[in-house]
Amino acid sequence: MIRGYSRCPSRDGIAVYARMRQQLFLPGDYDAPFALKCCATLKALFEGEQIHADVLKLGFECNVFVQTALLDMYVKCSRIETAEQVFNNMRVKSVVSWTAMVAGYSKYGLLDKAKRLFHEMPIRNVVTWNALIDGQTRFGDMEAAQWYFNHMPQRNTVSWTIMISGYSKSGNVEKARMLFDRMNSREVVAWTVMISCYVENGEPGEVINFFREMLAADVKPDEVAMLALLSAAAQLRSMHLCSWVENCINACGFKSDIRILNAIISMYMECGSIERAFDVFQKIPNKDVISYNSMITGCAAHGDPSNVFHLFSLMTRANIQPNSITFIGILTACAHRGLVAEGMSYFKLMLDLGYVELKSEHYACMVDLLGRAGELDEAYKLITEMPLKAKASTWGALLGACRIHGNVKLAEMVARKLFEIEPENPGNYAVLANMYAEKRMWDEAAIVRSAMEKKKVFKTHGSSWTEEDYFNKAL
DNA sequence: ATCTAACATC
Repeated sequence: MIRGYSRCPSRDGIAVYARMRQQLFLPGDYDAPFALKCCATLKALFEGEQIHADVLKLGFECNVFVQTALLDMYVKCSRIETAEQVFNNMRVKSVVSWTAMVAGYSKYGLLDKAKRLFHEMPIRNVVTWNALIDGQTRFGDMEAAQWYFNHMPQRNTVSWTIMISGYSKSGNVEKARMLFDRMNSREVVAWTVMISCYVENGEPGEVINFFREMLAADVKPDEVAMLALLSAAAQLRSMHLCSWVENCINACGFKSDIRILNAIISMYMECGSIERAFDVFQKIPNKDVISYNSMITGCAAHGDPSNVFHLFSLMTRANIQPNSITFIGILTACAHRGLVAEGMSYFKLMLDLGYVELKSEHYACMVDLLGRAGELDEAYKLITEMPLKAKASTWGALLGACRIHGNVKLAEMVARKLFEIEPENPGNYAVLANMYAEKRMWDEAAIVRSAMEKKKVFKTHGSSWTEEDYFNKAL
């Protein structure tokens, strides 16, 4: 029973173990590992710790399978140090134990430790290599990843997929596609990675034909592949394509997956159809925080604060806890329309709730809101007193506000900060130079312009894409 | 039996 539950994540697996123990049945060697796997996939640290205690009481502490499952449970629950302790206390270790530890270090970017263990361990299998390479692609560099990939004794589809995903994340679409074409057995995961590669690197137009190729190759899309396709349709902003994707999803029977429905909301919002997004939203029986966030973010982007506030109150009534993204949406809506009082009160509410993770975006919205309203000193105070390091975009919002209100003195201070953080951004130099010019301070304007030339930063031209551009490229 | 790859709200 427990093993069955461990195959598809569910709290019931843990419950079966607990019931067995309540009735004082003695577990065999196989029970704890599967129950711990349930805890690992669910990130149920509390339950995992209880099973850990039970395991010690029952005297399983020397069982390699039990210990390895414990170590993996701690890794999955983000307790890398506890996992390390379990690992160090193991008298007998299997290749799986070593691999789980390498995977844990890789997952948290502890590449030196991962590498040390990798070289120290007596036997390595393909999973070990993959775990190490995955860490390299995420936290190291692609050269290192490629080196290990080239040197591993055998590769499986996971190895190839990790590499494709790595090149995608580093923006190398050509290299990713090259590896994809060289793979011999392409499963749906590899296709999905390629779809997201195009989406994340701003080439959603490539996805249409690519997806057709995938269907032609007789590879059936799953929910995750559809999610990737949905973001491509969202980027393309084509209602025609959105409808087509939605029909595909209906045909596959994925309409009960909340993640899919949430992505459909965002897709229609991106395409400018609040009505269709709202329609999908209303039909979701078990709306979660992401459903509300997608609606709030979408309405905020369309400059519709009254619906944003309405959705927030609906959300509160439905007992769904707002998170940091909810507030980014609300504050964006306020900033967009210059609703200072509302913005301040939601910002205060967020601080009062206490559990919301504060992000620089929250402060950027507030600085923008206060700055545009002419409260430059308030905005400056907020930025200097914020508990996080202000990002360039936050200072940028303040610089923009200085320009609107013609405050050269503050602008100089802010611009100096920006030149430090992002010396390569031509926009900051341009704003300051234009401000001097507006005030007829020609000498100062010239100094900024020459500083710009000296640092070899030039203003780049803006460009935009239309739906036709993408289709022409696809054809 | 226990370890490795993809996705949605910013």
